[in-house]
Amino acid sequence: MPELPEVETIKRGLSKFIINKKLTQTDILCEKSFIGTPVMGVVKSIRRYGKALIIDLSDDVSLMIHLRMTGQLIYDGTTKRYAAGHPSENFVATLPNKQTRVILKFDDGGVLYFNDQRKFGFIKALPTQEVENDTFIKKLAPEPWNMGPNDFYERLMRHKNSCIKATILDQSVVCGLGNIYADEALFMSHIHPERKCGEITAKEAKILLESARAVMDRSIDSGGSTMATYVKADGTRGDYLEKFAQVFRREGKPCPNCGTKIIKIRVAGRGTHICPCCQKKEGSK
DNA sequence: CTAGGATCCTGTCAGC
DNA sequence: TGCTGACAGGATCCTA
Repeated sequence: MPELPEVETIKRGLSKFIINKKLTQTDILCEKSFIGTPVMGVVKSIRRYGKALIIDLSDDVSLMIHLRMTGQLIYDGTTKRYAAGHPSENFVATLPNKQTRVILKFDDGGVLYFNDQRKFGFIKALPTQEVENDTFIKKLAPEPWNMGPNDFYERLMRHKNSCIKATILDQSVVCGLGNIYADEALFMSHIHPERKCGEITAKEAKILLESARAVMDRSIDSGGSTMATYVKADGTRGDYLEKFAQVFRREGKPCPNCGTKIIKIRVAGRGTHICPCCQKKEGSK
């Protein structure tokens, strides 16, 4: 669920609160959600690899966090709360709650809650030097900003028979896109999600790459699609879906380009939103 | 090697 | 009201 912009938002927010704070206690409420042995130490840095967040502690240990579909990180300080991840009422709910899986406690009284309804996400403790050798991290392709259009096009051509949407969701092809930004980037590029990669032209690939950067840039600028704010009773959602999403979850509503009703289809096993007029299977010009 | 589908898990919502 | 199946902002594993 949380895609690259959301994780980047979490990274920026958390950095303000827990750098130089000491992690002193870990409460594991769900065994499946924590891999390895709990660790303690002072937070030295926070990094992000695609959708994975890394918290580096003193003594060369790190925590790797992946939110997968429904993970949330909610930091509760003594005076403020900062939350990002899967959008839900949990952002403002009493904590811990039914979906809280792991609780990290810091020496200044701050508490970081890891909530995850579906238990697909996890926190993993590992030596810092092993982070880059982690099988998930190792497989990640560069992010759209760090990849040239030719490189992107060549990567797509390695999957000629796969549909374009499935391919750009593959983190080993390009890293960071998830279901929302894949739909948005394809819409912005006027590319139908079911087209085979083999039919995509180099020019279209370049436009798609630029679109992916643009939709995620805009989301990061607005604090992620979910939410990143100091808690107020109302702000349970971020701005992106409401302000910027052109097609995602807008089925039945008019396309901002042409007014045609947006439809929802199924591609690569995922709900997919398109404008049937702007995104033709036959490609165009 | 690629491609497609099932699977992990809990909760919600539409349709009987 | 109560049940049932579909589906969900992700990634892996299994099969062909």
